[in-house]
Amino acid sequence: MKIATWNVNSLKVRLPHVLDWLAANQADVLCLQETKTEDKVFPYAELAAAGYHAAHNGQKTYNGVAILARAKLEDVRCDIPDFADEQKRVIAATVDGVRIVCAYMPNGQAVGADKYVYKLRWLEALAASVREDLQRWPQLALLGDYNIAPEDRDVHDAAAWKDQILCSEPERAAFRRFIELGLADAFRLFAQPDKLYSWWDYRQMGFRLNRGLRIDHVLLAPPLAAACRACVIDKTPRKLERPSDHAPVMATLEIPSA
DNA sequence: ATGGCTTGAGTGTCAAGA
Repeated sequence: MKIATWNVNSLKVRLPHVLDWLAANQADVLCLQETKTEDKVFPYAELAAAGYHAAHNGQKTYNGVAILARAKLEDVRCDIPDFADEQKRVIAATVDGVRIVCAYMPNGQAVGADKYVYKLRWLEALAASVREDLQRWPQLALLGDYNIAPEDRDVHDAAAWKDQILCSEPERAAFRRFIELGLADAFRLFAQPDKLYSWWDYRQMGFRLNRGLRIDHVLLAPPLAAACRACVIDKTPRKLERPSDHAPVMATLEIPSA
């Protein structure tokens, strides 16, 4: 079973890239962030034609998350339970017995800003809900755009980014809280090349110069971590015309898929 | 230099991203 996450920065613009990527990679599950679209115009038909069921939690202009899957999506749930939030950032579903939680975590704008306070509150609420979910679904995966680079080695220039947004210690502590719940960063289960990132700024030739951050992650509960055989960041779509600024991240699990 | 792209909104030019 192959499960992946990709911040597409507008599904309307990126649908051709998504369809091409699915055809090339045969993912069983793909979590999308920043669809930036409403449910009524979500491309269910195009995805169905490509062999994918879909569940979407969207809104106009900003945010928006979706889960695409070859198998049926069961127990679909939108948002964080008991957490008031206008922003559509979470959708979860069970696929082939695996609980998939797809999250677009807040950016935070700048350390100390109102949006930063919201980010930390939001991360706390998500962690509480994941803690609950793990009781019911031991086979859980939390995938998405975390907007957190967990360690200095996940940052192209750690000195420049020190204590900046996406890299600040409170954000990294929030990331570690998911690890403390028993989840494993699938990427770090394996030897990886240095300087491999999942996001690069559109400006200043960020991608060409590999000025990136690793902020998109696949976290796996123990039974899934034990079954994980690979985790890769695919830079291929970032080289296309009009790319998303993020690359997809995909983990391969040695469990049967439908 | 708080700049530099890209998107969505909407038809000016701004908010937001990371």
